[in-house]
Amino acid sequence: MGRRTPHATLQMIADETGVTPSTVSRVLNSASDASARRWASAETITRVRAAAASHGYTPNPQAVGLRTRRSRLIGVIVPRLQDYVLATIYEGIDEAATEKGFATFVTNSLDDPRKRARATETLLSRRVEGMIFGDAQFDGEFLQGVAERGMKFVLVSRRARDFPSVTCDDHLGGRLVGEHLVSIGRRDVAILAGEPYASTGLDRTRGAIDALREAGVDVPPHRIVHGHFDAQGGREAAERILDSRPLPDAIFAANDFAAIGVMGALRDRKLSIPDDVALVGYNDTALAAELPTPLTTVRSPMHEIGRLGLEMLLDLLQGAEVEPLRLPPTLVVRESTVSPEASRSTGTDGSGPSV
Amino acid sequence: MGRRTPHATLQMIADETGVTPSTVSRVLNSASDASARRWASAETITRVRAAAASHGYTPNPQAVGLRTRRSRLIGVIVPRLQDYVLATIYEGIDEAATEKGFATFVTNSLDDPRKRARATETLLSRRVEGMIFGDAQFDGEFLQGVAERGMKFVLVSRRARDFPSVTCDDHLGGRLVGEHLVSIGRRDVAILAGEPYASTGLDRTRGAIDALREAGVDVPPHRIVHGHFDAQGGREAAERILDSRPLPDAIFAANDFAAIGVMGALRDRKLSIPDDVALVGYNDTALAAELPTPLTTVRSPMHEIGRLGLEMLLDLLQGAEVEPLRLPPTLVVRESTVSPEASRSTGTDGSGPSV
DNA sequence: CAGCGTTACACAAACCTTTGTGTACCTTCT
DNA sequence: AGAAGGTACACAAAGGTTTGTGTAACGCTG
Repeated sequence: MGRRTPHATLQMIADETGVTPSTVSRVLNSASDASARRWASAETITRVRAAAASHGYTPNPQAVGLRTRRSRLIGVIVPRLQDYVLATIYEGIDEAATEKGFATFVTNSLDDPRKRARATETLLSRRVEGMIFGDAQFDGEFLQGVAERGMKFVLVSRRARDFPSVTCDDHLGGRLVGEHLVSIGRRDVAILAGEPYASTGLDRTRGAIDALREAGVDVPPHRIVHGHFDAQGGREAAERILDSRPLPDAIFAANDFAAIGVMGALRDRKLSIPDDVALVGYNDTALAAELPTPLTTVRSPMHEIGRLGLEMLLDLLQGAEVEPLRLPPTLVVRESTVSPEASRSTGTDGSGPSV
Repeated sequence: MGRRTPHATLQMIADETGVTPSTVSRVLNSASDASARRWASAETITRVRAAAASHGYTPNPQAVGLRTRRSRLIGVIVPRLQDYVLATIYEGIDEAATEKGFATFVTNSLDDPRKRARATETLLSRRVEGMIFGDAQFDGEFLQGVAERGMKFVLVSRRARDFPSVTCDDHLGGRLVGEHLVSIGRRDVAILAGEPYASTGLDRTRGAIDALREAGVDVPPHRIVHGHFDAQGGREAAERILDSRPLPDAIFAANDFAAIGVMGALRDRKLSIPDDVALVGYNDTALAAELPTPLTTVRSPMHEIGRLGLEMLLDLLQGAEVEPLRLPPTLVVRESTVSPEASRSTGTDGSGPSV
């Protein structure tokens, strides 16, 4: 283990064991003892392995990349890593990448087209083998350009056109919320739909509207408001809704952080949750269960989306055909829609998933 | 711009312009026209530049790295990217790195020594030029080993021993909280100190205790409880505090998310904020101002910590001597310690920084 | 016109791997 | 004994870049 900063090379090990670098390479790259025997005697194998281990040899990735023309590097672009949801998805990506022997570069685009383009160029210049976008715009125009340049990629979190993607089934998630709100007797639902260019908010909104319509509840356009998926965005959007009469009896914020902002706006107006207004979020963030008023929300498999996104990309790189993947969400009912007493009578404990 | 997947090489440009790759390299690597003239005629320079641009040439980083023995790669290890604070710091790191032409790898250690060690090995095998640790344990044992292997690094967020670090002046931050609590008449303060191995919580706690002691307020050991810096950890710690009598009249959660958990625990017990218990967080997370009860907290320059951390590392790589850096925090007073009426009478608006 | 200094390049080596091909030696068989 | 085949290697090239050194051609000076 006596390694110093200058890394060991095949040449050093070769000199030490009295063979050539090529033999060392073949021995070290053989998966099993048996396959190594194709290239060297049992005794040589042992000596080479020992020398490599004693130097803590690891192949120089730049030399390997140069020779094999493969970098084992993946580029990831997200709107913002500060966002819990994207951070969690990225954790899944990185975890899977590490397992598969890949490394990832991740950067924010802040949903700014110019930053996104610049970041993409930087990643291409770093010779990534594939990319994962968490910041897809629904129109998919930019992505079309990337595809035409022959770069393989998959989308996570948000989908666009028919590009390979791994997302939560947001339409279904929206439906679960709509059905739940109907089941607790709410008939006037306002929806915080998020950014108008993100499939997440659009699909969740559409799903809720569909479920409500089927139950005979109409959601007029003025009940749908767009804004950022964060606490401040949620507060602002909620204020716009609460400034007009009549007040809705439920608000579906298609994101937990936006829902927290809504909570603030409701408190400012002395409106109680859930008695005056029922509140539902989305994603089942770590915070949701611990808020002063625990938040009813939709659990989405964020970590899994990241993992599967990376695996899909690897399949793609192997030349496989892939289909967009939509993972099923679960509704988690808590006190922001069902008060503790009611919850007790229906047997929901307010912390675990249900339905 | 007619680029296809196979990237252009110096050789291609050389063939096209009728010179050798070495000339192309020197021309393209010259910062100015003037310095390029050292190597080629004005006309050649123009032709080479044009050819390079038309192919969208970018040097192959693996080949450059192999030749120059520099990777322009930095490794970053954080406890968890899901954590807003660390994600923000990492954003600062990445932003500065990109500006300086470096790229970063980032991974979670989850504060698990084995994961940390594995992640470090992986980064070393990727030939990073330096590392940034956001997950330093206060004892600094592991870091000592890294230093002995000759790898340069800087710490961010948490400090340890005398290793180069960029942190918030957490002791001062704690003092600000202690002084504030005294100024609003609180005399029995409980502190959520976070992990016992993280300098952040330790310093913040110590700072608060020092300020309180100077004002004649003693904080007995049973008022200090450790736990995770997240909502669930905060709730659990708060419950331990609130289960014993007498109740404290203030809680300082050395982290905003822990403070949110405390809010939940307080509500469960029908205790009001700030009348029964004043609550203070730390970091001035985006959420703090938007919570149902806006949270008094300490603003720490997280993004800046990341930026300066990277710059310090670059200095270190240049062979400079560096001193640990502690950036000053600011107290932000909101309704969780001062009710709106009181706040109005003292002229604090509850959103901006003060003191 | 010999000699010298510039200019504008070319040449070649090195960085570390991987991998196709060549080969000396040994064993075994006929 | 000679051929055939296997074993255990060595040799060399290539991948794209950077950089030290070599050099032909030219202009100028004395």
